[in-house]
Amino acid sequence: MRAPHTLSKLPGHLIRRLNQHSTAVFQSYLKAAGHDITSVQFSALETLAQNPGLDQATLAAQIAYDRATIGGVVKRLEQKELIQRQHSTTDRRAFQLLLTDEGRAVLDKMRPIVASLQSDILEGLSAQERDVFIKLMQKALHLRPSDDQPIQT
Amino acid sequence: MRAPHTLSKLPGHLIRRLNQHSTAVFQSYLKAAGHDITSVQFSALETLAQNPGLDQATLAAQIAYDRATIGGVVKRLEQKELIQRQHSTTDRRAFQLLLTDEGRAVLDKMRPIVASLQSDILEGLSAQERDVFIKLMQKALHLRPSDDQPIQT
DNA sequence: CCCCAATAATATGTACACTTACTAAATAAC
DNA sequence: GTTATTTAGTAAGTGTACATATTATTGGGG
Repeated sequence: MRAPHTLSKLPGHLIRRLNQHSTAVFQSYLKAAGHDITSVQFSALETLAQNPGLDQATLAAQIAYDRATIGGVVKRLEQKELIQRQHSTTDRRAFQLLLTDEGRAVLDKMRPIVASLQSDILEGLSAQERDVFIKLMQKALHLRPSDDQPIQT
Repeated sequence: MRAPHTLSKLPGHLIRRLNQHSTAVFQSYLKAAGHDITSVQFSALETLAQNPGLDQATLAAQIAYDRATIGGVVKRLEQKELIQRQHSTTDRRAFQLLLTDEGRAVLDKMRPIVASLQSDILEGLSAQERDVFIKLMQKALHLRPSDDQPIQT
């Protein structure tokens, strides 16, 4: 007889484990290629490449990070000299975030790696299943594919 | 024209956001019902209810937690007096983990809440889509529904 | 023009998550 | 049966993630 209460049917539990797997795959690929960067840091970097000069709050909103969390992410990217912060000329509370030349170079090297590891995150699924899965995730999050287009500030 | 590199198509990014959403839903339901417990703590508690006397390492393996992380989770559950630790009689390195009466009572109250919030995590999907989604997650994780059955120690 | 609510960033505190390193104990190897 | 390897748990360090509070600044309303 099965136990009546089991975790492996619960979306919450499965999502957590999937996230765990996903970040592990990301780390192993990037580390193998000699990069010391997290998936969180990559997303921030990519978003800044597409939207140069964003401030931290807008960056956080773009990729659905917590406003308090983004501070640490930005600090680490700045310490690695992949981005630079400069005081906004129009709002003295805000910083403008820009990629450094190094940041652009590193990002160019990482992009194909990140693209290639995505299929490995879902290696248990066929190509068709992956498509369905991605569409279901987007729908569950109420996202349209256009939701992370560049924005104006 | 679309930006060539976008995040909302990447499984890794979508999974992270889904996990974020999932834990937020969990927290809000449990907090609203007056419980101060995380989804991680709930999973540990539920697993211990089904497998009384587990040691920390086996518990961690059961729910795919890190061995170093489980220590803190167990400590917090013990501080809340929901579980108790006692030295194993057969292995002096290990602790046996058991629910307290309070732990069982709290778990009984939380179960229906946790069951009800699962559909809210995927409220953007229809019932059929949820089924498909859950099956795809299980497949991606190489899980069978039987994978978290009670085990012997 | 001044007050005041909203906002950008930081600080603090709690809770994962995982790595590496360590101690102690169990077990396998010889 | 002593040694070598594994294993259980902890500790320290880094990196998210989020709630709450604080500071500086902005922009709107009277």
